[in-house]
Amino acid sequence: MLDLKYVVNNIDFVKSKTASRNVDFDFDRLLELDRLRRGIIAKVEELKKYRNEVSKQVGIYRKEGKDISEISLKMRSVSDEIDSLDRELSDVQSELNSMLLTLPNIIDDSVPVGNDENDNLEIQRWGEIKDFDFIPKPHWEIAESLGIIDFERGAKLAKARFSIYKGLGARLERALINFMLDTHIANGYTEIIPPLLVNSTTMTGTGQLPKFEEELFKCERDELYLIPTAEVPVTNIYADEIIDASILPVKMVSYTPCFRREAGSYGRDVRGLIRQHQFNKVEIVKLSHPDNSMDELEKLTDDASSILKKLGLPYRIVKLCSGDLGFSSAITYDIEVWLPGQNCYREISSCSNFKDFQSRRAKIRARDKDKNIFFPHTLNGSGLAVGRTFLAILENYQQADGTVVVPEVLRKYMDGIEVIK
RNA sequence: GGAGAGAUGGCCGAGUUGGGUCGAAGGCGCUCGAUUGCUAAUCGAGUGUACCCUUUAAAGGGGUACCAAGGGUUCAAAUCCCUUUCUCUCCGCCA
Repeated sequence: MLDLKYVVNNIDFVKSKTASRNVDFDFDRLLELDRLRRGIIAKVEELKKYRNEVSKQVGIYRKEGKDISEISLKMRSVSDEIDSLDRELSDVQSELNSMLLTLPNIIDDSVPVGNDENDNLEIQRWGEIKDFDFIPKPHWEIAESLGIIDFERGAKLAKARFSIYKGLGARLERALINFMLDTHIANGYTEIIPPLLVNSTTMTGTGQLPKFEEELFKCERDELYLIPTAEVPVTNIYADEIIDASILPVKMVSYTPCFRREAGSYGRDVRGLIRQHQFNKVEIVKLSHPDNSMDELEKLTDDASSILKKLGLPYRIVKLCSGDLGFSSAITYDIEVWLPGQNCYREISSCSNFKDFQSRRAKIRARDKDKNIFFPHTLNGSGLAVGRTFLAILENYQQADGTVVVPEVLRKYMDGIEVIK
């Protein structure tokens, strides 16, 4: 959420930034509501001041035994007026608020302007793309023939886009999770195991609600949502609090399953593990002082990509353009891993700086030595999407006979197994 | 799931019987100052958040709201009534 005062005072700037996302927004209505709001507040607060003064006086009169029926009658109408103004105010405020909640973050100046993913800017490539002396298969073929993933029975148990990891498949997935967690913990991140179901306030804090409700699995009976990423519970840990600025930067890492409805992507990535309703992810989250959040983003992106380096998986980093940027993000680097089976790069991590957009929504504040209160910047990135890392290993480490070599760093997590066969 | 108790400022804890001068006693903590070889102790002052108005570089000043959340009664609610949430105790069930 943007600061209303900031929007009002910098309306042209905010308008142009919002336009570069290709987002329509009724700024005139917003300004009108703000004018209304201030007008009502001025009126109603003056009346309340008057009422408070009189009520105080009434207390004294009553002790003195004076008749207060006339004052009571008069003040009743004042209170009625206050009531109706309060109602008006809350209407205006709730409309204003719901508008603000659907206004996307201001994109950072360094973000290239563009319409869609084709305008994203590649800024780095790492690793050598292997030259196979056979035609590399897509991971779903490898996985099925090795018997380590069962897509059909997964769909039987739940529905399409759910699958079963089996035997060394499950083992490899678990090895990846532990390898990633251990690596990040060694880099100073604190491990978190959060709730996997959260309430709507928490979902609103990070920006999933109100705009993207159709993307979430919801437990109606209990008014709880399954998390689409650990970002949601972990970022909100300090929601509605004022933390001591000396603990910044807060660095957290969390492995969780993630749940996404994937509404609107029915035809896409129907095969394989790329787009599942349930998948595992290790997420890294930071709360940073605003002054160095951009440096923290660079470090966070390094921390995420270091996993791919250690696994020996080729990747590139792209900077998302304005039109491709997520709703809450000010700047995002996508890390894309090379998939020889599909002959393309696919997103495996998304590292973003949300600046004060989420902290303002979630009311995460910090207080420095001089007692100044400010909104810390929030950042996060996948470190990494485990399912996609799994399939990247299958495709990059496949051999002509259909077996898959286990990357060196994972072997100690797999009882020394060198090849999945 | 059944029965009962509770929720007050960073923390502890009064106030709720009998509504009024209560942003809220007292203590602890913290900050600043004094004293002091250092530390400790002692003494003094200060110490919530959000928003509105004013002034504005900032500070300052004036005001409104907030005693779990929402609603109601009343001239007036921390205090009375209703609903919800959460916590604790006992019973039942359970990984």
